[in-house]
Amino acid sequence: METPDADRDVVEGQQPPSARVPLSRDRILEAALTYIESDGLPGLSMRRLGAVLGVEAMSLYRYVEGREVLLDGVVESMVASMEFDPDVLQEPENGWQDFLQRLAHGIRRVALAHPKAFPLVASRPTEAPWLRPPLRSLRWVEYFLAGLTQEGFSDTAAVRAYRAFTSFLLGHLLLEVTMLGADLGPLDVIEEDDDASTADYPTAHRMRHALRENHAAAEFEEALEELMNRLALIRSES
Amino acid sequence: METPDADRDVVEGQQPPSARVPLSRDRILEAALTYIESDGLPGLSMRRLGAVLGVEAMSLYRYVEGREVLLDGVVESMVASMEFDPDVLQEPENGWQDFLQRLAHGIRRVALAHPKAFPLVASRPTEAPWLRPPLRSLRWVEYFLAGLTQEGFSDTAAVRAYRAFTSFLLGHLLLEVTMLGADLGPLDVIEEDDDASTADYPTAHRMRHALRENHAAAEFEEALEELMNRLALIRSES
DNA sequence: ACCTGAACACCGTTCAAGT
DNA sequence: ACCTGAACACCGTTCAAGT
Repeated sequence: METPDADRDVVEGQQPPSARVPLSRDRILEAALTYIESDGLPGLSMRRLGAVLGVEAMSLYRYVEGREVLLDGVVESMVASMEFDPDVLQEPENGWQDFLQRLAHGIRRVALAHPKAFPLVASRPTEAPWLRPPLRSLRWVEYFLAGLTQEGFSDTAAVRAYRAFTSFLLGHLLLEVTMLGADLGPLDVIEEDDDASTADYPTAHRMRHALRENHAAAEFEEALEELMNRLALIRSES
Repeated sequence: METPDADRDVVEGQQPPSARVPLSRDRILEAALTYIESDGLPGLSMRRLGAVLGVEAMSLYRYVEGREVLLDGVVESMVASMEFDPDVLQEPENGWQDFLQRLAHGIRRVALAHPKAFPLVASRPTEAPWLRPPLRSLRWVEYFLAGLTQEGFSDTAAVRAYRAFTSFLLGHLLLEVTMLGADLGPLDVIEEDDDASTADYPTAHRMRHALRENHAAAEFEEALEELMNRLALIRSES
C-alpha cells in the first residue's frame, strides 16, 4: 500500500511564498474540512494543517485563535453551507411538511457530504444549551421557528416541534455517517469475520444478513414521515 | 478561584507503593471514567491518569495497550454496567413494550450518570457497522433481538425495530447529556446574555423562555411512547 | 512481577525576530 | 503586514533498567 499523502504538502509548499494564494480564515477552514474528510479528525494538527497550506503552523494563529476555535469554525462553515442550498432556503410555500422535509434533506446532504466531520456538528458544545445540534445557530433556529409559526404552529407547538425535529435528525444522521465513516475508515480493518463472530449469539447469528443490509435512506424517509405525523398532532393539540 | 485539583494526586501518591492498592485494568478504567466525568475528556492524558492513580504514566501500559484502547475500555465498561441493573436484565414478562421501556430507561440512567463520558458511547466507532450505538455489543444486540423474537416479532420486524430503537435513543440521549454537560461544564461560561443575543431574531426572541425550559424527561417518555406505536405497526406489518 | 527514567517524536501555543 | 525560528510545556509511547 502506497502513501500518496507524502507529496501533497509539496504541491502547495514548493511554490515560493510570493506566488501562493494568500492565507485567509476561509481557506484555512476549508483545508481543515478536507483534511478531516480524508485523514480523519485525530490526524489533524495545526502543524500538519499548516504543511498542507504550505506554511508553518504558527502562521495559522493570525487567522484562527487556536485549535478549538478552528474546529468550531469548521462546524460553523458546515452548518452555514446550507444557506446556499436553494432547495432548503425558501419560506414555506407548500405547507409545513414540505418545509421541514426540505430542511431535513438539506441537513442530511451536508452530513453525507462530510461523514467524517459531521460528528463534530453533533457533539461540539453549542453556544447555548437550547441551540440544539444539528441546527446549532440562532439563525437556523429562527428560520425553523418562524417557518412553523407562519404555518399556524403556536409558540409552544413550535418549540416542541423544534425539540422533536432535532433529536430525530441527530440520531438518524449520526448513525448513518458513523456507519459510512467506519466503512470509509482505515482499510486495514479486519475483513468479515461474518459468521464466526456471531456464533455464540444465535438470534443475531440468524439475522446476520438482515443486520448487514443498509437501508439508511429508506429508514430516514420512513422515520421522517412518522415524525411529520407526530408534529401534526402537536400542531393541533397545543 | 482555587485549584483543589492540586492535591488529588497526592492523596493516592503519598503512600509508598507497597501500601497502595495494586493497579489493575478495572481500576484504571474506573479512574479514567471518574476523571472524564470531573475534568472532561480533553483533560484526560495518560500522564495525568497515572498521577491520579499514584503511578507514572508508563505503568498504565502494562494493563491497557494505549490511549485509544483505554477509551474503548471506558465505553465498554459503561455499556456493560447495565448488565447489573436488575430492572433491565430480565426476559420479557409483561410484553415487549415493557421489555423495551425497561431497556431504554436503563440506558438513559447510564447516560445521565455519566453525561461527560456518554458522548463516547455515541461516537466511538463500533466493532462492526451494524453494532449500533448505544447498544454496541453483540451481547446487547442479541438480548434485544432475542427478546423481541420471543414476543412474536419476525426476523425482519426485529431488525427494523432494532434500527428504530437505536436511532431514537442516540438522538434523545446525546442531546440530553450535551445540555447537561454544557451546564456542568466550565463555570466561567458567559452568564445569561439572555435577551441580548436573540435581539435580531424576533421569533426565537419571543420564544426564548419556552426554549430554555428543560422537559427532557417528559419528552423522552413521550417520544418513547410514540416509538412503541411505530414498533407495534412494524410488528404487525412484517 | 511490577514500576520507573530517560528518550523520541510529536503536540499547541507564545513571542521576538525576520522580510 | 505577514510569516518564521526558537522555545516552552505538554503529549503518547518504547525500552532498557531498576527493585
